[in-house]
Amino acid sequence: MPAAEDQPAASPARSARRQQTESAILEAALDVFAMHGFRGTTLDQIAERAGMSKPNLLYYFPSKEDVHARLLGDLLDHWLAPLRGIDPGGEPVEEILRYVRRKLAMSHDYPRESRLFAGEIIAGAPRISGFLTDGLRPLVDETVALIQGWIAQGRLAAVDPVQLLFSIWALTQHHADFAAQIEIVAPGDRAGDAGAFLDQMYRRLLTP
Amino acid sequence: MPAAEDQPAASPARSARRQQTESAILEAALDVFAMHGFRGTTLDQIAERAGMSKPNLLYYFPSKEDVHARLLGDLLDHWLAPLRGIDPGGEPVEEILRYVRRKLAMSHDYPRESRLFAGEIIAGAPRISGFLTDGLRPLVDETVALIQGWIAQGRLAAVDPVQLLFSIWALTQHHADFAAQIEIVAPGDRAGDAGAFLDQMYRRLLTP
DNA sequence: GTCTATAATCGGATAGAC
DNA sequence: GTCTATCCGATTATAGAC
Repeated sequence: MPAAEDQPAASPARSARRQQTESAILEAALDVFAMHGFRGTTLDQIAERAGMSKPNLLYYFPSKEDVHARLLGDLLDHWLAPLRGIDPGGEPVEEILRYVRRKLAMSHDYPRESRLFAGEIIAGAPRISGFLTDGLRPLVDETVALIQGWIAQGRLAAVDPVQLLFSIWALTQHHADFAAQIEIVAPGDRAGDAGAFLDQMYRRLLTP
Repeated sequence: MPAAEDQPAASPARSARRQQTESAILEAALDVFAMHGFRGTTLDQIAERAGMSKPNLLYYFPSKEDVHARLLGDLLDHWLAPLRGIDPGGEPVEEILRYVRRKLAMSHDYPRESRLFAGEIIAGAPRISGFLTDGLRPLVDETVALIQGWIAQGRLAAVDPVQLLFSIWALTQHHADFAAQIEIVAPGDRAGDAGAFLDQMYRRLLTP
């Protein structure tokens, strides 16, 4: 198959250039979608921020829906990693604290992705209900069972496991989703403060 | 002044009817604005949900902006009440717990208002930065000072007061803002669970 | 690959009849 | 007060030149 063999090697420059342009578009689109949601975002805004014309943007992505779907897909691929990283063989309190830290780090490093997710949920999760049902929920069920086991063994204080997970999501994502409010009420970098507070809070709550 | 005296009494039915229609519009608008934000919402959606034509809606409110401003104004009028309700003369731990309960009750009873607020913050708080700066921030400063005093007196465990307030906002509003996710991951009414969990969490954190 | 021009539709707001 | 008809700018997407 000479044709198929040539394809990747024949145009490495073009492929790299294409990927670069796509990245620029996705970067710009993430800014706007995260702020205004799918319906509140216009292709003009994305194109201007990406430094190109609207028709040119549509040369790389067939439609507005496609740009959004790509961002959401990339995001969801990484969304569950911290929860999956809880080690059933580890020390319970430390495993939960490690999860909290990883989740907080994700919110700190990818605030726009967090806001994109939040906006989808607030809008009723029309595009990610499948992910929530098939991806998140089974993993939550699994983790809840794990935590219940730890509690039964007396290695973790008796707390509602479902509410525990909700609280971790709320507390970590808040710093990304409500950044605009935080910046006004208490300006300055409070990432360290948040980490220390959550560590203190969950240690007191969970230590048997 | 017979004219001015007549005005209110002369058309009580018309005024009542007008208020009723306005309420129907605001009710419908809250549904849509809370889900899709200002830019993602159309007057057609609001009008249809309110059971009237778009021009008729615009007879009651001059513009889309006015409908939104009215909802936001009504919301912000009540937003700070729970925080203002903290009694400096009360027992510290119980006062904080009472604040948490009131805030949670507000999220439970007015979830759309919570989502409207969240959407504004995610969008960069373009329409409520004045409220955050002039209304919320001074009250936060005041409350932080109060909490620091309680801690200095040894009546409250040593925690970061700013982070404490952020955590309360995050945990209580989460149940309204992320209701769609909660409903999928753990269906059913968990209002009681949430209240018990928060009570347990903050009691352990704050008891000296 | 990138652009200008444009089609087709949507959305906020107005005019004017009833 | 409520409606139909309509204006007009905004928005998604396409056509076609370069």
